[in-house]
Amino acid sequence: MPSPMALKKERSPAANTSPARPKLLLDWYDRHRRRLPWRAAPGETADPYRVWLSEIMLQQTTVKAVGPYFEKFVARWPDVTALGRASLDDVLRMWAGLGYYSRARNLYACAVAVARDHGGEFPDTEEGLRALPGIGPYTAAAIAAIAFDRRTMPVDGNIERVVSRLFAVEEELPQAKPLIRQLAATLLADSRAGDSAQALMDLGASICTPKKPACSLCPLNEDCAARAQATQETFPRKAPKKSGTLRRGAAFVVMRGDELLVRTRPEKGLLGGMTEVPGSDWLAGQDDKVAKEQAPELKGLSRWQRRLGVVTHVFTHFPLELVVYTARAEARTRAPEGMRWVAIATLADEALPNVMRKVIAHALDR
DNA sequence: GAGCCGTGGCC
DNA sequence: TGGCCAAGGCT
Repeated sequence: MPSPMALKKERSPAANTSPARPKLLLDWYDRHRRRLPWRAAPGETADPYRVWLSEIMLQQTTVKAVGPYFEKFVARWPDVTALGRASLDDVLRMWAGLGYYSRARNLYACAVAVARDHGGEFPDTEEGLRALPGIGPYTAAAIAAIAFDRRTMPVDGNIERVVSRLFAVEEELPQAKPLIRQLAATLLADSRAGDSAQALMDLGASICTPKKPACSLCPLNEDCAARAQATQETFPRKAPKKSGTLRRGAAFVVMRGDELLVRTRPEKGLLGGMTEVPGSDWLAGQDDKVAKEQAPELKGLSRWQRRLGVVTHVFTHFPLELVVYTARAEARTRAPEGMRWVAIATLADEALPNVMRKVIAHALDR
């Protein structure tokens, strides 16, 4: 008796790999491609540096959010060698607000490696790219296809959705990844691999959307297995994910005239290397009293005042609730070991993650 | 392999 | 409003 898994696989019409699809896709792309700052004009060669930079920024991040950051980066660092000569701190400051800060560290490490080990030229193979920091299987394939015309199909969340619908893949993610990768490769045209990939991404972004896909406008709607069953929105199949447990903590905002007391977080882990105001640990089930006890000790400090309300923030794997305390320090008060004073006016130049912007805004509010 | 790692926008 | 989602990688 066959296992349930085998039954599911048999039911996926993987054999339906119409050879007409790659051309349908490219024809659609030629008519409807999005114009994006990092994209080469039709027929022009893509700049590997811009492709790489955009791919790193676009990891788990929307096109809209990336736009201004991409422009800032290329204006300041026009090529990978220039970026490699920058300082990590400058890169983190420019990245502040985009999230997933280990990407910024790997971006910088990658630029240094390309400048030092590859003469300022990106490797032109998936394998070579894959060896660089911050470049995983998806990004390596994307750069290889888009910048170097290698015949490979990168598979991101967008393409997973399109493909799982097109073939009505019943297997759940992430187990279905190998099957989806295999099916996605059948959509590759004989040439213009990069355009095949970007066509699928554009299709996923504008037509084959997570909610209410516009199937009537889709160039592949004729033989989409999910549409034939009217089950488009149920793909891709995936197990529901559990939300994290609420953590609580306290943040301490100390003013010395027009200056604010800050410190730098440890290199690794959550918000690694970013700037923060001093605070307690962030723990599940911690009460305000315990958190308050972790306030920094300074001489000449006025009484702590608790701000009304809390600052809430939701990270990928847990929600956070911070109570905010404020105090004033006398002029010339020394910053404790590992901390420093920064002028409020120059706060915008700090590598401040958004949760800290919220805390400071809450503390300074009126 | 599964958990960790930000943020903003959407309905 | 809260859960989901976005051109994933690292450990």
